[in-house]
Amino acid sequence: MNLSARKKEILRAVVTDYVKVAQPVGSRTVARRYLVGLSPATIRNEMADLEEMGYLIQPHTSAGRIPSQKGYRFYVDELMEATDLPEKEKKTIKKAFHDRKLREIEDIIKYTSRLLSSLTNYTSLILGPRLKKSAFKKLQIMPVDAQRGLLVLVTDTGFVKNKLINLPQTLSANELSRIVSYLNSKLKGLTVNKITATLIGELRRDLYYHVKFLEDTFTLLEESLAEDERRVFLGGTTNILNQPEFGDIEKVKALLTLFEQHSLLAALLARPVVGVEGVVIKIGRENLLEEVRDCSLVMTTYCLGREVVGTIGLLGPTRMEYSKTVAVLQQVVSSLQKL
Amino acid sequence: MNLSARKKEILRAVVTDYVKVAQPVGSRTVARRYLVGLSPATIRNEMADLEEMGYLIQPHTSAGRIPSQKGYRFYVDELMEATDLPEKEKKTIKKAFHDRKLREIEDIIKYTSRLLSSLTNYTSLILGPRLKKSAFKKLQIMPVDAQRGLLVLVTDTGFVKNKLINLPQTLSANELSRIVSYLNSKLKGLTVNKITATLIGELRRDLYYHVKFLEDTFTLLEESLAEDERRVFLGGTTNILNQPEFGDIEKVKALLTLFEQHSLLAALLARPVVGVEGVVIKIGRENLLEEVRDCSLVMTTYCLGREVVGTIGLLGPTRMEYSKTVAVLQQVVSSLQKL
DNA sequence: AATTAGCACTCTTGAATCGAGAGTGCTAAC
DNA sequence: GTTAGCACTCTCGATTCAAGAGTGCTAATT
Repeated sequence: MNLSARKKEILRAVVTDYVKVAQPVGSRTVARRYLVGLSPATIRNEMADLEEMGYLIQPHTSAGRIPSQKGYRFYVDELMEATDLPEKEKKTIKKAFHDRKLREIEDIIKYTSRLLSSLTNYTSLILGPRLKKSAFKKLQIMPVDAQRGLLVLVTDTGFVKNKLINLPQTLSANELSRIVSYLNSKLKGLTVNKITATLIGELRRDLYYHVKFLEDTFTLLEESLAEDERRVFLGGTTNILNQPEFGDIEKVKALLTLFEQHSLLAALLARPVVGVEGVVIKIGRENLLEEVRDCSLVMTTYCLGREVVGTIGLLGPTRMEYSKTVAVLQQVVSSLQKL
Repeated sequence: MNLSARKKEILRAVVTDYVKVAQPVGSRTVARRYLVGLSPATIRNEMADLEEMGYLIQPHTSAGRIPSQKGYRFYVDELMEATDLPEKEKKTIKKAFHDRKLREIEDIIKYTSRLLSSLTNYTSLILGPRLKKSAFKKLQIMPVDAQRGLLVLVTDTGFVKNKLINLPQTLSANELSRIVSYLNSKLKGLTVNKITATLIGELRRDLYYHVKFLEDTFTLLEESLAEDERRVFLGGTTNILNQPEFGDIEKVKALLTLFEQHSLLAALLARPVVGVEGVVIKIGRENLLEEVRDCSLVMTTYCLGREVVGTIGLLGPTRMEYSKTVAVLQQVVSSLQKL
């Protein structure tokens, strides 16, 4: 895959221009705006070569060319220069996180996703913290009325989960607090994925006397472990409507419907192999999900505390401002992690 | 506004047919399918009258007619017959609420909104419980680590709110529990809107010693009173994409953007004057919100416990199956309230 | 050997035209 | 009061057409 310097320049020009105006770019345009000094005819020959090699596509015989997915890939891998965000924008981001006193993890994430989508005009996707990797911190049961209590679960990452449970009327306040402190002592410091079925079974046995009430407790524990583990947060879902490639209702519908299927989104974001700069770019079909065939995903992992806890990404059309998107993402994630 | 019986029949026919096929209905269709025995010409004359009176509209000279908003209004007020849901569907609804063990109010509402939108193919909007009207039940502060605690607030409607707050290190466990029980005793049984600024000020004075830490507590209280009070839950936001009247991206964008502005939605749902059957129907411009000019809203209030706590509605195109929508809404709300 | 000017060719796009079809309004007959 | 008949209007889709953009190829130029 060795391209002459000139071919690279031309490919870059096509990508740059197409990203900007969303219309096939012809040889004249390239000659006039990007490679002054060369005639359209020369450019034409080169572009014909690039097309043959698979980097460019002609929508029809007599239109300009647009980058193929292979073209974008090459651009992203070899041609793209890192964007240095204007100081102003950097400050905005830093300040955004500073001004707010966000404490709970969920609020932080929601806020981040809004910020990302408004900065880029793409849709932001954030895969929430892996509960499994965070450590159990504290469990408390707080009586609410005669029959019910509120079970509260806190992890060291600031993740809070609560649920109303039934309490047997026969249970005295004393017994309750004994049970709670017993559970706390058993679970303390364990990461959530260490709280296995075995351990839960063991506890169940120890406390068999109160089994009925504990069922609810254990259910919550199990839910927290499984179902809720990979929560996905979205921001700016309507931004795609501004992209000219989504003038077709059917496409819009497909994407918006996808946005409601969080399990699919979670799969999309799962386990990116983070590269040099820490950012992974998935272009079009590289995404393995039919619905985002025409989209690209720019993503990275993020940490809260020391552990990698989740993935954070921006989804836009393949015709995306890759460099700027990467820069924004890096800046936001770095600010986020300083919290 | 007195219409002859025949005019009423014709208006009903036009509405019925247009709702079904989403295309202007002509005199022939009415004569053949709805008022057999009369000739198209007769129907034509009547339809011309109805148009002059403002109940029908002709999109262009040579198309059939469609109902105007006034036409829909008349239909809804005087012509529409109550739909009796098929037993099957009724059972589905009852079972849906029965099967689940939903305890927390938020889960119940979320589930209801999904149910409504999937039953009707419209978008469901639910205005959450008014915190102000619900009674304060319990407040608890649970230490999480050296610097932080989790403040949990429960109301009698099962509404739970929590927040991480900073605790001064100087505060002993004993003092903390004294403060908590003091606050509980002061606030117990009050409805939230009785917890006025005055009362909070009073408490602030009594506990001036711990002011710093209490600031957070009071902030949460105030937030719960104000900001979060009118939370809106949405279901089936993409359903509108299936309606032929939303083939235009601009319209879709306008609506979806509206769906993200919860304060506007809350205004839309606020304080409906509930009529005889308990259901209010707002057609098109009656809604006062530019974005839903072409939509109708079928809504009612709902109770949890004894008090009216919120509004629940279905938003669809003006060309809506009003009768069926009303029936579904009533059935769902009644099942919901039995919980 | 690489570049470029020139030119014929292809394809899209938007406007204009046309005919079919649907539905109307009006008139005159029933 | 109802209806048959008919001319008229308007939309919609297909077709045509010219303009414009861009190409590929050839031959001339550097």
